[in-house]
Amino acid sequence: MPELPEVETVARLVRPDLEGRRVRGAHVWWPRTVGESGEEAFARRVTGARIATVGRRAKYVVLALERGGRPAGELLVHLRMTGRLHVVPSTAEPAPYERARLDLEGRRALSFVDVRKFGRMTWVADVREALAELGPEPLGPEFTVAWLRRGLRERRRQLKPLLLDQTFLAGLGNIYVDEALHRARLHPLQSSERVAAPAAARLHAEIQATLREAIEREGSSFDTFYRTPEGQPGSYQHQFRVYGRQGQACKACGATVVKIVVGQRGTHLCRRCQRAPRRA
DNA sequence: ATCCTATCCTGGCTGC
DNA sequence: TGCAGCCAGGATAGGA
Repeated sequence: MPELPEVETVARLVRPDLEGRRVRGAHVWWPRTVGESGEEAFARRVTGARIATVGRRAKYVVLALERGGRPAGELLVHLRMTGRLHVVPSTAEPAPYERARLDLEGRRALSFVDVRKFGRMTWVADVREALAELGPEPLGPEFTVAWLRRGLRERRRQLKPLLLDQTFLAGLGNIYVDEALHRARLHPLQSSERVAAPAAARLHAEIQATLREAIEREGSSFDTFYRTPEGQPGSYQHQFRVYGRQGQACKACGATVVKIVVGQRGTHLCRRCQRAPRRA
């Protein structure tokens, strides 16, 4: 499932092919992909604009548009579970499950493929306003030990749902939350306000280390899902300590990794490394 | 404030 | 082998 490291990988890979290129037009095969205002409005917003920069915020790929050198809104791409972005030759036939495409100058096109149709590629006038509700970037300057300790104490939520909440901290998903909690030796059901200062510091360090290592390995790939735009799978899935490893030995202590459900999400943990809270 | 459930979707897996 | 039914899962809305 594309989370921060996968989205960062996608942004880095498509950036060289997109920055500076003008959008010549748009094709939409699944209208909901481009949002509420509809396919024609979407095409009007992007056609003729130049892609100035390609960035990432949380799990969004952000394409900043310009017209005549002046800002002209942004394209926000959210891959959700199965979305993929590829730069393809403009002559390429529509791929299976291709939901939208931007034709670019230079005989290229940006193709958005999404089996489950949950992903979105929408135009917004102001990215800061559109994403104002998001919490800080886990690898950004706002995310400090002090900020995390305070944030945990101010809320009274189970750690896992809290870390998945994009308005609290933006970019983590099911995989990296499980990995970071295991590395920090914290139980996903632990109540946030009861996390002691040393544990909060551990959690901060392990969130950052997990994400940095995953970006280094170009994210995680499995099944027929996420691939880098070049078709290469990332390799971080081989580093998983608990995610998807139920029934196997914990890499830290040898106990058996178990899978439970927390907040409707499959959750992987080692009961020996991650001690259960007293009140669960 | 927090939690719970349903919704969006489809391919792949399970079990009969 | 065939097929119905369930599951995964990010984000969000609405109800408890």
